Amino acid sequence: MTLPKYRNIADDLRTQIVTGVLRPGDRLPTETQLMDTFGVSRNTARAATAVLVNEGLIERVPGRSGGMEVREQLTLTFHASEAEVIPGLWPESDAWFNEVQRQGQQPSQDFSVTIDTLPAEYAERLGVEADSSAAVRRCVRRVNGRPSSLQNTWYPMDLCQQVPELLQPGDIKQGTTRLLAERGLSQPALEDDVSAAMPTPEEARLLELQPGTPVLRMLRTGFSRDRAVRLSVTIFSGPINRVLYHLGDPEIIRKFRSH
Amino acid sequence: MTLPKYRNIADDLRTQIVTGVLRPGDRLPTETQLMDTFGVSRNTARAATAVLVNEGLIERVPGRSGGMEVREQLTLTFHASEAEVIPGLWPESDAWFNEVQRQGQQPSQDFSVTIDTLPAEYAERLGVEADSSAAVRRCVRRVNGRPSSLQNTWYPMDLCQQVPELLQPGDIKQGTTRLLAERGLSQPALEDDVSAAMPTPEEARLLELQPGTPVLRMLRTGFSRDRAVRLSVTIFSGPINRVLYHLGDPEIIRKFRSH
DNA sequence: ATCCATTTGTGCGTATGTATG
DNA sequence: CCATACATACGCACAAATGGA
Repeated sequence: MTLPKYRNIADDLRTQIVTGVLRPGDRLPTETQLMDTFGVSRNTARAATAVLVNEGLIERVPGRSGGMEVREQLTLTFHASEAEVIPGLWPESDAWFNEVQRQGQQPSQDFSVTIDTLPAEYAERLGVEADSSAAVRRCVRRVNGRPSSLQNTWYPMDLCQQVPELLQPGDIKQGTTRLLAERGLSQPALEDDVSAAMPTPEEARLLELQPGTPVLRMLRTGFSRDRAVRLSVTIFSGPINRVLYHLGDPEIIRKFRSH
Repeated sequence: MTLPKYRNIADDLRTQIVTGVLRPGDRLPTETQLMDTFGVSRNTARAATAVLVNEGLIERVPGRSGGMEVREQLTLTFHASEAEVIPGLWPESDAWFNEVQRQGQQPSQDFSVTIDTLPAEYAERLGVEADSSAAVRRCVRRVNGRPSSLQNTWYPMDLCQQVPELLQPGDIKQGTTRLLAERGLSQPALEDDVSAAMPTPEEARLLELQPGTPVLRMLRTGFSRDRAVRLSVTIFSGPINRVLYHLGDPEIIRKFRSH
């Protein structure tokens, strides 16, 4: 009894979820039912379920036939060491788009382009002066209509004069990586910086995240032989995305993993 | 205006933190001060600060001279595509230990070994039968005395007969990767599976995480030429760790990045 | 379209416990 | 022992969302 009540209730409910007594899509008892069965006030019942919301295990739905629902945990895989790396692996369109289709889901994305001042951290990664400007291609990526990830790609301004298509707001059919390669700016080396974080309010809004849902933040710097070409900042909705890397001899992996 | 009070207060405080008005180590106003300055009840003040705790921005400290403190955001980098991959890169000891020392911090780790039944998901990754058993080397990794990450590495049982040292509970000086290589089980290929998640209660306890702090979960499968040799499950305390991958031509990266 | 019932969302006041200096 | 600050818990009220009668 050293643990507070709300933690005990949270533990109880969590056990039911991870052992499969409650399955994705199932409803938890309503707050009033929890009050009765555990003999606590509504605030305490809410504190308990708030823990599970923060862990991404349940989702709250207001309204008459609402309630608290065990969340779906479907995952989408991003093959980080194949996409954009192996030239000619896919015939056209950009890497992410292909990935999603290959996994049998419906991708869609909205683009917009702005010209912004590079934050110091980003400028350093691109090897340009801080406060210099860059074109930013922003997109919200959806899978089956639901937001799945955000990507903002920063291109140094001088590069945009070389490749003015980067400034056009719409989609670029062959994908920007391929477009740049056609202009002599292929990217034979990439650096990925991956970390977990809580979303900013803006990110949470765009990704339609429940409070307490973490995100995976990936900063990918693309290098041509002579310079850093672009910096892509991708925010993956945490629990439903994973990033896969294959290192070393690709033949060996192919032997044991079928994609 | 349409936003609830506690969100407005949270936004206000968050702005002060991200703009640097409040710097890491600084104290927020106490709950009673927040009640006064924003004219709300204590519950509302707590709801507001709870948002920031969930975002990993602040830490609550009880006691006389406690309060709510803006968290340090120092990050530790794990070079995923160098550690354990480039043979002979470091003279001895295991990959993580070297990484931390190279970044000027004090690493330490506690080991324990158990024999457990492989969960279905892990068994599949190792290409062995579900419910077969495996040796698990568990460790808590600390940086300057504070827990930084957890790592559980699973070795199929038949492998342990080949390399019985794996079952010894203490540290293995040259590192397990090197030990296995000495027995003809080098790992020329690795697969990493990276995602963001909220910690289980056990993980939160071991890593001494504040409620609401996300983690980075990395599953690394190591392959010899003939089989999957091991599965390492690493839980990085989210906000203070990042994982770095270098893909493609390493010469190019070296030109632009100094480590 | 209206009203009602149910369920979660926000907010207040209060009381008591626990940790720390 | 006390003062301060956060931690837990109760009870209450009203708002907002949703679906059915």
